[in-house]
Amino acid sequence: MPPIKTRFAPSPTGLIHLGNARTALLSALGGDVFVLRIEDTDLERSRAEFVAELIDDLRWLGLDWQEGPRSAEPDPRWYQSQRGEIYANYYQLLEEKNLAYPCFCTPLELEVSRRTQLSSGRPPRYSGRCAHLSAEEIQRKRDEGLAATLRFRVPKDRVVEFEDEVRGPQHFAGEDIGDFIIRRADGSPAFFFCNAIDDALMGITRVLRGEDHLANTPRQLMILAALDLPTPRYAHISLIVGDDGAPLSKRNGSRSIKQLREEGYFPEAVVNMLARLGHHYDSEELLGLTALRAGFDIRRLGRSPARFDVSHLDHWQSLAVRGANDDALWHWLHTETRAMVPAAHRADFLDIVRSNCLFPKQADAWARILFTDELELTADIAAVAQSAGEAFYLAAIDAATESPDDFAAFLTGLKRRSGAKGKHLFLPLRAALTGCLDGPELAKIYQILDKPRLHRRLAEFTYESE
RNA sequence: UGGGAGGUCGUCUAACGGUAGGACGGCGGACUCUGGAUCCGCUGGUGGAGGUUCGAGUCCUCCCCUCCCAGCCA
Repeated sequence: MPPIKTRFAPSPTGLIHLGNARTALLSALGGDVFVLRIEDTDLERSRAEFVAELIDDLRWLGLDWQEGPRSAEPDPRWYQSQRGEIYANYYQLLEEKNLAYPCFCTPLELEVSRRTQLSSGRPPRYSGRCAHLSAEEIQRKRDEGLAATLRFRVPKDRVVEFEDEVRGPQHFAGEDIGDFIIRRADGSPAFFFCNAIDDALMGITRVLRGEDHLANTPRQLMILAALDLPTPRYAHISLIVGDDGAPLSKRNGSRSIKQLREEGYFPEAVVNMLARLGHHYDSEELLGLTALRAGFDIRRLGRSPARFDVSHLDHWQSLAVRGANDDALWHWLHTETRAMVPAAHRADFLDIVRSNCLFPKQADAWARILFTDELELTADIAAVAQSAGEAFYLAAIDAATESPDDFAAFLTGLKRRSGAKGKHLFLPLRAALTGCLDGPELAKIYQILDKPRLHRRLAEFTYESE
């Protein structure tokens, strides 16, 4: 079997979000050769900085491409904005075959037409007003200085059929499709056109993309057929949706990869979550890219949309944090956090992080509690601490003095002196020492906490104030 | 409105036409001492109505709901 060539073809008009990232990931997993192409045809919205961000994001996720740009430096091999000459040839071919025609309708006219059709219960389609202008009319409009778009003349009598690798056999009737724009009035190529052309020219054999493109596919197949170019197999994957059931977007909770990275998510967590949305893996472990690739099977891709659920992401994050080695975890922490942790307690602290933290921010909070005097108790927490009474803390101080290095002995001493046990023993202690009602094992905290600091915190409750 | 795709526990995901299972969450228990640790358990679902069948999540019909395309966005 020849190698499968897939691609990811983002438009650099914003940051990569979860939905995009999943398309990129599945494309990378689903191809033997993976290509990155930059579709920067929208001159208004495309920005070089987004190309740089996107490359960073993909790299961070661990994706690699065998063909494609390594930098935001425009390159005619992969930047559509640099491929005008290539497209020009194909426009000319289409015009020569009378399969495309100039359209002088203005955006306003088109908008009005669309609304009129829609409000009268008809599907909005291009009217075909410019479909049959004579050469003279076209020339006259050009002489008047009118700018024209180029429209593809859809063969109305044709039925386009193809086999979608995810959704099975498809067929669309040409009569349901209006003539569409393949070149904007400013000369820039439109998506339907250059996207399909480049897939053909770059030898892409499998186009894996969101199902929002499914109904666009017949248009692209028509273009390719008209130009006698090879067609890829298409695989339209279901979209990730938000809580409202609508495709993920900024407004229903989608976050950019950059944002997730900044929050401290591990790429493994993001990748596992994304790969498992709409795809079943036998293993429930955190898998590396190699294992994800080995287990990937396009036939196992689900056809229904999957909802993004943060609790799933956080589950994978939890596994990633637990699985991280000391070095990786240490550098995952904020610089300020690292500065607080004494070298002697580094390993213990990292263990605490593994079982108690999902994000560096939380680790930072624990570092402050354990290694600084910034402890602040809320009224609720202070009340829990105070509920044990002054005698409890006097007993605790004695017990701690007696067994400074042995938590079990300290506990025994404290129980004997105060008579407290279970919740009534641990909760006040935890509250007084950490300012929290939950967290790492008290044994570890007792071990790590500087003795003078420990005594100070216990002493806080030896004078019950008014 | 036309065309297209989809609908299994709250969420993700399994089930040659043959016991609807797993994971996450939630809840509960255990850990002769805390819990956000750990271990264990429980909860809960085939959108609806018919039909075919010994047997239907799966096949057929009708209905309902959701999403996508119908952009000089991609």
